[in-house]
Amino acid sequence: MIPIRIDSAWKGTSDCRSCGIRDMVLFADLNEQDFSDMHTPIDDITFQSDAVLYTEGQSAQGLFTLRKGTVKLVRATVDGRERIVRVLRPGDVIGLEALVTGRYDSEAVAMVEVSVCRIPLSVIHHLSANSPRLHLRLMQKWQQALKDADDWLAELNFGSARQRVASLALKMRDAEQPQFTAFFARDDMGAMLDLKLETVSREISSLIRDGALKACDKQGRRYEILNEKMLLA
Amino acid sequence: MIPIRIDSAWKGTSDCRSCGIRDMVLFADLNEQDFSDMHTPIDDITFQSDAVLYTEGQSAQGLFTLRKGTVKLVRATVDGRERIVRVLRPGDVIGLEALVTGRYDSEAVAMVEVSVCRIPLSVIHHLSANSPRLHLRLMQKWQQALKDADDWLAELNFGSARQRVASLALKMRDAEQPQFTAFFARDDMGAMLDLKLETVSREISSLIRDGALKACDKQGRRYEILNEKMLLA
DNA sequence: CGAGCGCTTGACCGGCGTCAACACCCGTGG
DNA sequence: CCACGGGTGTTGACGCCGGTCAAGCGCTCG
Repeated sequence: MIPIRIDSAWKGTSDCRSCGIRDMVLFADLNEQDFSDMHTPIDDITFQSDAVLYTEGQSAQGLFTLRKGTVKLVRATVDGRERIVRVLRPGDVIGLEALVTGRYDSEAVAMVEVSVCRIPLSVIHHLSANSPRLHLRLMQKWQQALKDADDWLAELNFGSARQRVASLALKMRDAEQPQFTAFFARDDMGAMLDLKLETVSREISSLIRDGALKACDKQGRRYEILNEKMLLA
Repeated sequence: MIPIRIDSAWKGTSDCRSCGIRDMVLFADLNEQDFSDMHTPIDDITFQSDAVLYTEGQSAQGLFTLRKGTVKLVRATVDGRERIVRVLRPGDVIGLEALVTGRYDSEAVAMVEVSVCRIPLSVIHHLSANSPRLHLRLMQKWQQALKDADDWLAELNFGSARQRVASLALKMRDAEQPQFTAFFARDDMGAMLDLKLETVSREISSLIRDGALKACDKQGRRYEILNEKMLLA
């Protein structure tokens, strides 16, 4: 049985066959045979904002598929500060590395209220040996994670403060409504871009003054993109 | 047949069974059955310094195992500059992403004279479906690549110029003689650390003045680590 | 021996970090 | 309903780190 944390809640076991986002996830291509080979239940869990899914170096029993919300992967640096190495979105797998090492390489923290399903390592190990369909999906998830990591480095952590904030705005565009983009707490954004929170705030204000962005709420989380070209430059 | 580039040379086909670094590579655990299932030859190729193994977006016929030397993975940024996202060392796989997408996500460039073996995608596809031994190794290579990418971001691209140069010195320590470390051309180091080459040069000089490093050659490539604690701080 | 390339060093300036004050939102409790 | 307080975002002043431009040096190779 998994330990239910104070800040997480078990919502029952999933029926993956009828998963709403099944086409995005690891189990997309599984057939009836694969599902019937699965003897351990997949748990459906929610975490509230700022809850820790796991910590750096913790030994792992399973991995997670993110169904709703965003999760940040955090690493401690040598000098004790925090560095956000990536932000995961629905459909992404959280803690893939546990499949190989049995441990998590970073800390995973919910950035908003988050819904995940937890897949025991044993299920993946069994299926990946017996189902070429899962095997293929698994490789796709590895590839996506590696590409995300490289993109994060090449696009977000390069150039002036203004360039970095603009790149983040473009990366965090809403999938359905691409004229809108989602920001985070200013210190989180700083930890993503290697900037101080004051600098982040200043650059956002500057982009608004220049007519590239417009604030949609009072909390500084949602913005409208008015001038995409200005953000690309 | 693979196109032999001007700056590369075909050195024959490999007999993987007797590979000198076999315990490090993808084929480490293959058995006689696996090898006899392999109907396409593995080519042994050398590239001279600065040769391009493949370019960003190029369609891929195979992937490479690095046997000797170092290879940089380079991406073009939006503003046209170059960013080095990672440096690969012997035992690493070059171009893993091609397995999934059939294209390379970045450009791979030899930093010194390099020896690789080229494995056709068809061989991997066939074996990974039929050999759980390769499947496991493949996952380990994915995991290592992802960890390297995250490390690169969290350790090398964070903090002051001095911290970055010091972190690079520690990361590039010689495996056999850990008191020595290998640097690169100053503009390459700049593209790795997001610093200008003048700043890199200044910080190295400063670390030498402070007694943390000592130059071993006149070209600025090999240094001795005199004070490890100073580099960690 | 000279040309050229890469590394180093210097002077100067601008961008970002630091410290601080202030504004605003929101939850709490009177 | 309003007063209060903490948390978070914004803005300002100032100093330093690192970028820019330029000169000089020392290899290496023709």
